[in-house]
Amino acid sequence: MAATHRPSDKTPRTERGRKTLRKLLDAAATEFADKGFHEASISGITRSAGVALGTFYTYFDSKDAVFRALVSDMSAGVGKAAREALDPSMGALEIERAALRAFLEFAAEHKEIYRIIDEAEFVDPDSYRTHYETIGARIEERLRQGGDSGEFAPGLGTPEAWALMGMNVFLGLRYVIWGREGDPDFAEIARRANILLTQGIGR
Amino acid sequence: MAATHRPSDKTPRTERGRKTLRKLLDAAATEFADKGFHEASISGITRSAGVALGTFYTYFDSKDAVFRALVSDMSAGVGKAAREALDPSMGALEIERAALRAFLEFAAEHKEIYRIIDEAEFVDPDSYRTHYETIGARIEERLRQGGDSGEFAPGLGTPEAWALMGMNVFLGLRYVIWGREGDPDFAEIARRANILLTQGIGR
DNA sequence: CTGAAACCTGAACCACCTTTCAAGTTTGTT
DNA sequence: AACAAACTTGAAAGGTGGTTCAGGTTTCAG
Repeated sequence: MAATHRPSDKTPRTERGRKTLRKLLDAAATEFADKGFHEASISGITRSAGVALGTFYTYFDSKDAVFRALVSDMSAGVGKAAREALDPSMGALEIERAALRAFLEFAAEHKEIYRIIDEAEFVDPDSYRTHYETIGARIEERLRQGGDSGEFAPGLGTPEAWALMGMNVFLGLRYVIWGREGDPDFAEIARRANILLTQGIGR
Repeated sequence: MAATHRPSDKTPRTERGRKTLRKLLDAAATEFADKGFHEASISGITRSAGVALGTFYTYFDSKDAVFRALVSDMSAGVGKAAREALDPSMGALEIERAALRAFLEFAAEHKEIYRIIDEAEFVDPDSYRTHYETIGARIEERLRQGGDSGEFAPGLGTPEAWALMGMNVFLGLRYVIWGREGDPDFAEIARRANILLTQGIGR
Protein backbone atom coordinates (compact mmCIF):
# COMPACT_ATOMS: atom_id res chain seq x y z
CA MET A 1 0.00 0.00 0.00
CA ALA A 2 0.84 3.68 0.41
CA ALA A 3 2.66 3.77 -2.91
CA THR A 4 5.82 5.75 -2.55
CA HIS A 5 5.93 7.29 -6.02
CA ARG A 6 9.62 8.00 -6.06
CA PRO A 7 10.33 10.25 -9.01
CA SER A 8 12.38 7.50 -10.71
CA ASP A 9 14.23 10.03 -12.76
CA LYS A 10 13.24 9.74 -16.36
CA THR A 11 13.99 13.36 -17.13
CA PRO A 12 15.14 13.69 -20.72
CA ARG A 13 18.75 14.74 -21.27
CA THR A 14 18.68 15.85 -24.84
CA GLU A 15 16.65 18.33 -26.81
CA ARG A 16 14.95 15.54 -28.74
CA GLY A 17 13.97 13.94 -25.45
CA ARG A 18 12.38 17.11 -24.11
CA LYS A 19 10.37 17.51 -27.32
CA THR A 20 9.11 13.96 -27.12
CA LEU A 21 8.17 14.31 -23.48
CA ARG A 22 6.14 17.42 -24.25
CA LYS A 23 4.38 15.69 -27.15
CA LEU A 24 3.50 12.81 -24.85
CA LEU A 25 2.14 15.08 -22.11
CA ASP A 26 0.00 17.03 -24.55
CA ALA A 27 -1.31 13.90 -26.16
CA ALA A 28 -2.05 12.40 -22.75
CA ALA A 29 -4.02 15.49 -21.68
CA THR A 30 -6.24 15.23 -24.73
CA GLU A 31 -6.63 11.49 -24.50
CA PHE A 32 -7.53 11.48 -20.80
CA ALA A 33 -9.91 14.40 -21.23
CA ASP A 34 -11.66 12.76 -24.16
CA LYS A 35 -11.97 9.24 -22.86
CA GLY A 36 -11.35 9.36 -19.14
CA PHE A 37 -8.55 7.52 -17.41
CA HIS A 38 -9.65 3.96 -17.96
CA GLU A 39 -10.86 4.24 -21.53
CA ALA A 40 -7.72 6.10 -22.46
CA SER A 41 -4.93 3.84 -23.71
CA ILE A 42 -1.19 4.21 -23.85
CA SER A 43 -1.26 3.22 -27.48
CA GLY A 44 -3.78 5.99 -28.13
CA ILE A 45 -1.48 8.46 -26.47
CA THR A 46 1.61 7.37 -28.36
CA ARG A 47 -0.29 7.22 -31.64
CA SER A 48 -1.53 10.76 -31.25
CA ALA A 49 1.92 11.86 -30.11
CA GLY A 50 3.40 10.21 -33.18
CA VAL A 51 5.85 7.94 -31.39
CA ALA A 52 6.10 4.21 -30.87
CA LEU A 53 4.39 2.46 -28.01
CA GLY A 54 7.60 1.57 -26.23
CA THR A 55 8.77 5.17 -26.18
CA PHE A 56 6.17 5.93 -23.56
CA TYR A 57 8.08 3.88 -21.03
CA THR A 58 11.22 5.88 -21.59
CA TYR A 59 9.44 8.78 -19.88
CA PHE A 60 6.89 7.27 -17.52
CA ASP A 61 6.83 4.21 -15.34
CA SER A 62 3.16 3.53 -15.88
CA LYS A 63 -0.20 4.85 -16.93
CA ASP A 64 -0.76 6.09 -13.39
CA ALA A 65 2.50 7.99 -13.45
CA VAL A 66 1.64 10.03 -16.52
CA PHE A 67 -1.74 10.84 -15.01
CA ARG A 68 -0.13 12.05 -11.81
CA ALA A 69 2.28 14.20 -13.75
CA LEU A 70 -0.63 15.76 -15.60
CA VAL A 71 -2.66 16.49 -12.47
CA SER A 72 0.16 18.27 -10.73
CA ASP A 73 0.89 20.33 -13.85
CA MET A 74 -2.72 21.39 -14.10
CA SER A 75 -3.36 22.06 -10.46
CA ALA A 76 -0.46 24.48 -10.62
CA GLY A 77 -2.07 26.08 -13.67
CA VAL A 78 -5.31 26.83 -11.81
CA GLY A 79 -3.43 28.47 -8.97
CA LYS A 80 -1.43 30.58 -11.36
CA ALA A 81 -4.55 31.80 -13.20
CA ALA A 82 -6.19 32.81 -9.93
CA ARG A 83 -3.15 34.67 -8.70
CA GLU A 84 -2.90 36.63 -11.93
CA ALA A 85 -6.53 37.77 -11.78
CA LEU A 86 -6.22 39.16 -8.26
CA ASP A 87 -4.78 42.48 -7.23
CA PRO A 88 -4.11 43.29 -3.57
CA SER A 89 -5.38 46.82 -4.12
CA MET A 90 -8.94 45.56 -4.56
CA GLY A 91 -11.28 45.47 -1.62
CA ALA A 92 -11.87 42.08 0.03
CA LEU A 93 -15.33 41.65 -1.45
CA GLU A 94 -14.19 42.72 -4.85
CA ILE A 95 -11.42 40.14 -4.64
CA GLU A 96 -13.94 37.39 -4.09
CA ARG A 97 -16.00 38.48 -7.05
CA ALA A 98 -12.95 38.66 -9.27
CA ALA A 99 -11.75 35.25 -8.04
CA LEU A 100 -15.04 33.60 -8.93
CA ARG A 101 -15.19 35.25 -12.28
CA ALA A 102 -11.60 34.28 -13.07
CA PHE A 103 -12.33 30.75 -11.99
CA LEU A 104 -15.38 30.50 -14.25
CA GLU A 105 -13.48 31.90 -17.19
CA PHE A 106 -10.54 29.62 -16.59
CA ALA A 107 -12.81 26.60 -16.36
CA ALA A 108 -14.54 27.59 -19.58
CA GLU A 109 -11.23 27.73 -21.38
CA HIS A 110 -9.89 24.52 -19.89
CA LYS A 111 -12.76 22.12 -19.54
CA GLU A 112 -10.38 19.24 -20.19
CA ILE A 113 -8.33 20.22 -17.17
CA TYR A 114 -11.35 20.07 -14.97
CA ARG A 115 -12.37 16.64 -16.00
CA ILE A 116 -8.88 15.39 -15.29
CA ILE A 117 -8.69 16.94 -11.84
CA ASP A 118 -12.09 15.51 -10.97
CA GLU A 119 -11.03 12.07 -12.02
CA ALA A 120 -7.99 12.34 -9.80
CA GLU A 121 -10.38 11.66 -6.92
CA PHE A 122 -10.26 8.06 -8.06
CA VAL A 123 -6.95 7.67 -9.82
CA ASP A 124 -4.78 9.68 -7.47
CA PRO A 125 -6.70 10.66 -4.33
CA ASP A 126 -3.75 12.38 -2.69
CA SER A 127 -3.35 14.96 -5.43
CA TYR A 128 -7.08 15.54 -5.45
CA ARG A 129 -7.23 16.24 -1.76
CA THR A 130 -4.14 18.40 -1.87
CA HIS A 131 -5.64 20.38 -4.71
CA TYR A 132 -8.74 21.36 -2.75
CA GLU A 133 -6.95 21.81 0.55
CA THR A 134 -4.54 24.22 -1.04
CA ILE A 135 -7.30 26.28 -2.59
CA GLY A 136 -9.34 26.12 0.60
CA ALA A 137 -6.42 27.42 2.64
CA ARG A 138 -5.96 30.28 0.20
CA ILE A 139 -9.62 31.28 0.50
CA GLU A 140 -9.50 31.00 4.26
CA GLU A 141 -6.54 33.35 4.33
CA ARG A 142 -8.43 35.89 2.22
CA LEU A 143 -11.42 35.72 4.56
CA ARG A 144 -9.18 36.30 7.53
CA GLN A 145 -7.61 39.32 5.91
CA GLY A 146 -11.04 40.68 5.09
CA GLY A 147 -11.93 40.22 8.75
CA ASP A 148 -8.82 42.06 9.86
CA SER A 149 -9.51 44.97 7.57
CA GLY A 150 -13.04 45.21 8.91
CA GLU A 151 -14.72 44.45 5.59
CA PHE A 152 -15.81 40.97 6.64
CA ALA A 153 -17.16 39.71 9.92
CA PRO A 154 -14.51 38.58 12.37
CA GLY A 155 -14.05 34.89 13.14
CA LEU A 156 -14.52 33.50 9.65
CA GLY A 157 -12.60 30.26 9.29
CA THR A 158 -12.38 26.87 7.60
CA PRO A 159 -16.12 26.15 7.37
CA GLU A 160 -16.81 29.46 5.64
CA ALA A 161 -13.86 28.95 3.30
CA TRP A 162 -15.07 25.52 2.23
CA ALA A 163 -18.61 26.76 1.86
CA LEU A 164 -17.38 29.50 -0.44
CA MET A 165 -15.22 27.10 -2.41
CA GLY A 166 -18.15 24.74 -2.84
CA MET A 167 -20.31 27.58 -4.06
CA ASN A 168 -17.74 28.46 -6.69
CA VAL A 169 -17.16 24.90 -7.83
CA PHE A 170 -20.85 24.17 -8.20
CA LEU A 171 -21.54 27.41 -10.02
CA GLY A 172 -18.76 26.34 -12.38
CA LEU A 173 -20.30 22.91 -12.80
CA ARG A 174 -23.74 24.32 -13.56
CA TYR A 175 -22.85 27.34 -15.68
CA VAL A 176 -19.61 26.32 -17.34
CA ILE A 177 -19.63 22.57 -17.77
CA TRP A 178 -23.39 22.17 -18.06
CA GLY A 179 -24.18 25.66 -19.31
CA ARG A 180 -27.47 26.07 -21.20
CA GLU A 181 -28.85 28.39 -23.80
CA GLY A 182 -30.09 31.56 -22.13
CA ASP A 183 -28.01 31.22 -18.97
CA PRO A 184 -26.73 34.44 -17.43
CA ASP A 185 -23.12 35.28 -18.28
CA PHE A 186 -20.19 34.76 -15.93
CA ALA A 187 -20.10 38.36 -14.75
CA GLU A 188 -23.76 38.17 -13.79
CA ILE A 189 -23.22 34.89 -11.95
CA ALA A 190 -20.28 36.37 -10.07
CA ARG A 191 -22.39 39.40 -9.20
CA ARG A 192 -25.26 37.34 -7.80
CA ALA A 193 -22.90 35.12 -5.84
CA ASN A 194 -21.33 38.25 -4.44
CA ILE A 195 -24.69 39.57 -3.27
CA LEU A 196 -25.43 36.25 -1.64
CA LEU A 197 -22.06 36.47 0.04
CA THR A 198 -22.52 40.01 1.36
CA GLN A 199 -26.09 39.95 2.42
CA GLY A 200 -27.04 36.31 2.62
CA ILE A 201 -30.44 35.25 1.41
CA GLY A 202 -32.41 36.80 4.29
CA ARG A 203 -34.37 39.95 3.56
CA MET B 1 -23.98 6.36 -28.83
CA ALA B 2 -26.68 7.65 -26.52
CA ALA B 3 -27.21 4.25 -24.95
CA THR B 4 -30.86 3.62 -24.40
CA HIS B 5 -30.64 1.53 -21.23
CA ARG B 6 -33.96 -0.16 -21.59
CA PRO B 7 -34.78 -1.83 -18.28
CA SER B 8 -34.52 -5.32 -19.85
CA ASP B 9 -36.68 -6.77 -17.16
CA LYS B 10 -34.65 -9.04 -14.97
CA THR B 11 -36.87 -8.53 -11.94
CA PRO B 12 -36.90 -11.66 -9.83
CA ARG B 13 -40.18 -13.57 -9.60
CA THR B 14 -39.58 -15.73 -6.58
CA GLU B 15 -38.56 -15.09 -3.01
CA ARG B 16 -35.20 -16.73 -3.57
CA GLY B 17 -34.60 -14.43 -6.51
CA ARG B 18 -35.34 -11.30 -4.52
CA LYS B 19 -32.94 -12.39 -1.78
CA THR B 20 -30.19 -13.03 -4.27
CA LEU B 21 -30.72 -9.70 -5.98
CA ARG B 22 -30.44 -7.90 -2.65
CA LYS B 23 -27.26 -9.79 -1.77
CA LEU B 24 -25.78 -8.80 -5.11
CA LEU B 25 -26.70 -5.14 -4.72
CA ASP B 26 -25.24 -4.96 -1.22
CA ALA B 27 -22.07 -6.73 -2.28
CA ALA B 28 -21.77 -4.45 -5.29
CA ALA B 29 -22.11 -1.34 -3.13
CA THR B 30 -19.26 -2.47 -0.92
CA GLU B 31 -17.09 -3.63 -3.77
CA PHE B 32 -17.49 -0.44 -5.80
CA ALA B 33 -16.95 1.74 -2.74
CA ASP B 34 -13.81 -0.15 -1.74
CA LYS B 35 -12.14 -0.46 -5.09
CA GLY B 36 -13.82 2.00 -7.42
CA PHE B 37 -15.64 0.99 -10.56
CA HIS B 38 -12.77 -0.26 -12.66
CA GLU B 39 -10.85 -2.12 -9.98
CA ALA B 40 -14.03 -3.76 -8.80
CA SER B 41 -14.75 -7.10 -10.45
CA ILE B 42 -17.90 -9.08 -11.01
CA SER B 43 -16.23 -12.12 -9.54
CA GLY B 44 -15.44 -10.08 -6.42
CA ILE B 45 -19.08 -9.10 -6.17
CA THR B 46 -20.41 -12.61 -6.61
CA ARG B 47 -17.81 -14.05 -4.25
CA SER B 48 -18.76 -11.66 -1.50
CA ALA B 49 -22.43 -12.23 -2.22
CA GLY B 50 -21.85 -15.97 -1.99
CA VAL B 51 -23.20 -16.89 -5.42
CA ALA B 52 -21.67 -18.19 -8.61
CA LEU B 53 -20.26 -15.88 -11.23
CA GLY B 54 -22.92 -16.64 -13.78
CA THR B 55 -25.73 -15.76 -11.40
CA PHE B 56 -24.81 -12.13 -11.73
CA TYR B 57 -26.06 -12.12 -15.30
CA THR B 58 -29.44 -13.38 -14.26
CA TYR B 59 -30.00 -9.99 -12.63
CA PHE B 60 -27.90 -7.52 -14.55
CA ASP B 61 -26.95 -7.14 -18.17
CA SER B 62 -23.50 -5.85 -17.46
CA LYS B 63 -21.13 -4.28 -14.99
CA ASP B 64 -22.39 -0.86 -16.07
CA ALA B 65 -25.96 -1.90 -15.43
CA VAL B 66 -25.37 -2.84 -11.81
CA PHE B 67 -23.56 0.42 -11.28
CA ARG B 68 -26.46 2.38 -12.71
CA ALA B 69 -28.90 0.49 -10.55
CA LEU B 70 -26.81 1.34 -7.51
CA VAL B 71 -26.58 5.03 -8.34
CA SER B 72 -30.30 5.40 -8.80
CA ASP B 73 -30.99 3.48 -5.58
CA MET B 74 -28.67 5.72 -3.64
CA SER B 75 -29.75 8.94 -5.20
CA ALA B 76 -33.26 8.04 -4.11
CA GLY B 77 -31.92 7.28 -0.64
CA VAL B 78 -30.46 10.76 -0.24
CA GLY B 79 -33.75 12.32 -1.29
CA LYS B 80 -35.71 10.18 1.12
CA ALA B 81 -33.43 11.02 4.05
CA ALA B 82 -33.78 14.72 3.32
CA ARG B 83 -37.55 14.56 3.04
CA GLU B 84 -37.83 12.74 6.36
CA ALA B 85 -35.75 15.31 8.18
CA LEU B 86 -37.85 18.21 6.96
CA ASP B 87 -41.14 19.36 8.33
CA PRO B 88 -43.22 22.01 6.54
CA SER B 89 -44.05 23.60 9.87
CA MET B 90 -40.46 24.79 10.23
CA GLY B 91 -39.48 28.23 9.07
CA ALA B 92 -37.65 28.52 5.79
CA LEU B 93 -34.28 29.17 7.38
CA GLU B 94 -34.71 26.42 9.87
CA ILE B 95 -35.48 24.08 6.99
CA GLU B 96 -32.16 24.87 5.37
CA ARG B 97 -30.28 24.23 8.58
CA ALA B 98 -32.07 20.95 9.14
CA ALA B 99 -31.48 19.94 5.53
CA LEU B 100 -27.73 20.48 5.78
CA ARG B 101 -27.52 18.70 9.07
CA ALA B 102 -29.50 15.75 7.77
CA PHE B 103 -27.30 15.64 4.72
CA LEU B 104 -24.12 15.58 6.78
CA GLU B 105 -25.46 12.85 9.01
CA PHE B 106 -26.63 10.82 6.07
CA ALA B 107 -23.26 11.14 4.38
CA ALA B 108 -21.50 10.10 7.57
CA GLU B 109 -23.56 6.96 7.72
CA HIS B 110 -23.18 6.19 4.03
CA LYS B 111 -19.74 7.29 2.98
CA GLU B 112 -19.69 4.53 0.40
CA ILE B 113 -22.70 6.08 -1.28
CA TYR B 114 -20.87 9.28 -1.87
CA ARG B 115 -17.87 7.74 -3.50
CA ILE B 116 -20.19 5.89 -5.84
CA ILE B 117 -22.20 8.94 -6.81
CA ASP B 118 -19.02 10.89 -7.45
CA GLU B 119 -17.70 8.18 -9.68
CA ALA B 120 -20.90 8.27 -11.66
CA GLU B 121 -19.54 11.46 -13.20
CA PHE B 122 -17.32 9.17 -15.25
CA VAL B 123 -19.13 5.89 -15.40
CA ASP B 124 -22.65 7.14 -15.95
CA PRO B 125 -22.70 10.89 -16.55
CA ASP B 126 -26.44 11.03 -17.10
CA SER B 127 -27.31 9.75 -13.64
CA TYR B 128 -24.76 12.04 -12.13
CA ARG B 129 -26.21 15.08 -13.78
CA THR B 130 -29.76 14.05 -13.02
CA HIS B 131 -28.83 13.54 -9.40
CA TYR B 132 -27.61 17.09 -8.92
CA GLU B 133 -30.25 18.67 -11.10
CA THR B 134 -32.97 17.02 -9.09
CA ILE B 135 -31.52 18.17 -5.79
CA GLY B 136 -30.84 21.62 -7.21
CA ALA B 137 -34.44 21.97 -8.34
CA ARG B 138 -35.65 20.97 -4.90
CA ILE B 139 -33.48 23.61 -3.22
CA GLU B 140 -34.55 26.22 -5.73
CA GLU B 141 -38.17 25.48 -4.91
CA ARG B 142 -37.49 25.93 -1.19
CA LEU B 143 -35.80 29.25 -1.82
CA ARG B 144 -38.77 30.40 -3.83
CA GLN B 145 -41.18 29.44 -1.10
CA GLY B 146 -39.03 31.26 1.42
CA GLY B 147 -39.21 34.29 -0.84
CA ASP B 148 -42.98 34.07 -1.07
CA SER B 149 -43.37 33.82 2.68
CA GLY B 150 -41.20 36.87 3.11
CA GLU B 151 -38.46 35.08 5.04
CA PHE B 152 -36.00 35.17 2.15
CA ALA B 153 -35.24 37.90 -0.32
CA PRO B 154 -37.42 37.82 -3.45
CA GLY B 155 -35.92 36.76 -6.78
CA LEU B 156 -33.71 33.93 -5.57
CA GLY B 157 -33.26 31.39 -8.33
CA THR B 158 -31.04 28.78 -9.91
CA PRO B 159 -27.68 30.41 -9.19
CA GLU B 160 -28.48 30.75 -5.50
CA ALA B 161 -29.75 27.18 -5.35
CA TRP B 162 -26.57 25.80 -6.91
CA ALA B 163 -24.41 27.95 -4.69
CA LEU B 164 -26.20 26.58 -1.65
CA MET B 165 -25.94 23.01 -2.90
CA GLY B 166 -22.21 23.46 -3.51
CA MET B 167 -21.77 24.79 -0.02
CA ASN B 168 -23.45 21.75 1.44
CA VAL B 169 -21.57 19.26 -0.71
CA PHE B 170 -18.19 20.77 0.08
CA LEU B 171 -18.91 21.00 3.78
CA GLY B 172 -19.73 17.32 3.57
CA LEU B 173 -16.51 16.58 1.74
CA ARG B 174 -14.41 18.46 4.25
CA TYR B 175 -16.15 17.53 7.50
CA VAL B 176 -17.57 14.11 6.78
CA ILE B 177 -15.33 12.41 4.24
CA TRP B 178 -12.10 14.15 5.23
CA GLY B 179 -13.05 14.95 8.82
CA ARG B 180 -10.19 15.52 11.25
CA GLU B 181 -9.62 15.24 14.93
CA GLY B 182 -10.95 18.34 16.66
CA ASP B 183 -13.32 19.39 13.89
CA PRO B 184 -16.58 21.02 15.00
CA ASP B 185 -19.57 18.67 15.05
CA PHE B 186 -22.27 18.60 12.39
CA ALA B 187 -24.72 20.75 14.34
CA GLU B 188 -22.08 23.44 14.71
CA ILE B 189 -21.22 23.27 11.00
CA ALA B 190 -24.90 23.59 10.11
CA ARG B 191 -25.23 26.54 12.47
CA ARG B 192 -22.28 28.39 10.97
CA ALA B 193 -23.46 27.70 7.45
CA ASN B 194 -26.84 29.04 8.43
CA ILE B 195 -25.33 32.27 9.72
CA LEU B 196 -23.41 32.66 6.52
CA LEU B 197 -26.63 32.11 4.66
CA THR B 198 -28.65 34.64 6.64
CA GLN B 199 -26.17 37.41 7.05
CA GLY B 200 -23.48 36.74 4.52
CA ILE B 201 -19.88 37.33 5.43
CA GLY B 202 -20.11 41.13 5.47
CA ARG B 203 -20.14 42.87 8.84
C1' DC C 1 35.38 11.74 -35.64
C1' DT C 2 34.04 8.43 -32.49
C1' DG C 3 32.12 5.89 -28.97
C1' DA C 4 28.93 5.70 -25.27
C1' DA C 5 24.70 7.12 -23.66
C1' DA C 6 20.28 8.46 -24.82
C1' DC C 7 16.51 7.50 -27.35
C1' DC C 8 13.24 4.91 -30.39
C1' DT C 9 10.81 0.84 -32.24
C1' DG C 10 6.86 -2.51 -32.35
C1' DA C 11 5.97 -7.36 -31.92
C1' DA C 12 4.96 -10.32 -28.35
C1' DC C 13 3.97 -11.45 -23.62
C1' DC C 14 0.82 -11.91 -20.18
C1' DA C 15 -2.39 -11.06 -16.56
C1' DC C 16 -6.85 -10.03 -15.91
C1' DC C 17 -11.95 -9.85 -16.50
C1' DT C 18 -16.33 -9.51 -18.65
C1' DT C 19 -19.60 -12.25 -20.70
C1' DT C 20 -21.65 -16.63 -22.48
C1' DC C 21 -23.70 -21.05 -22.16
C1' DA C 22 -25.21 -25.76 -21.61
C1' DA C 23 -26.41 -28.46 -18.04
C1' DG C 24 -28.26 -29.04 -13.36
C1' DT C 25 -31.36 -27.64 -9.24
C1' DT C 26 -35.18 -25.35 -6.91
C1' DT C 27 -39.67 -23.13 -6.71
C1' DG C 28 -44.42 -22.55 -7.33
C1' DT C 29 -48.64 -23.72 -9.72
C1' DT C 30 -52.14 -26.79 -11.47
C1' DA D 1 -47.35 -35.52 -8.14
C1' DA D 2 -45.81 -33.37 -12.22
C1' DC D 3 -44.24 -29.91 -15.02
C1' DA D 4 -42.64 -25.39 -16.54
C1' DA D 5 -40.45 -21.49 -15.28
C1' DA D 6 -37.17 -19.49 -12.44
C1' DC D 7 -32.90 -19.77 -10.80
C1' DT D 8 -27.93 -21.45 -10.18
C1' DT D 9 -23.53 -23.13 -11.56
C1' DG D 10 -18.57 -22.68 -13.08
C1' DA D 11 -15.71 -23.66 -16.92
C1' DA D 12 -14.17 -21.50 -20.88
C1' DA D 13 -14.48 -18.26 -24.70
C1' DG D 14 -12.96 -13.97 -26.18
C1' DG D 15 -10.98 -9.36 -25.69
C1' DT D 16 -8.32 -5.87 -24.03
C1' DG D 17 -4.49 -3.27 -23.18
C1' DG D 18 -0.54 -2.44 -19.95
C1' DT D 19 4.22 -3.64 -19.95
C1' DT D 20 8.64 -5.73 -21.53
C1' DC D 21 12.65 -6.21 -24.32
C1' DA D 22 16.24 -6.98 -27.70
C1' DG D 23 17.88 -4.71 -31.32
C1' DG D 24 18.33 -0.48 -34.15
C1' DT D 25 19.05 4.76 -34.62
C1' DT D 26 20.23 9.42 -33.11
C1' DT D 27 22.61 12.70 -30.22
C1' DC D 28 26.47 14.96 -28.28
C1' DA D 29 30.64 15.48 -25.40
C1' DG D 30 35.45 15.00 -25.83
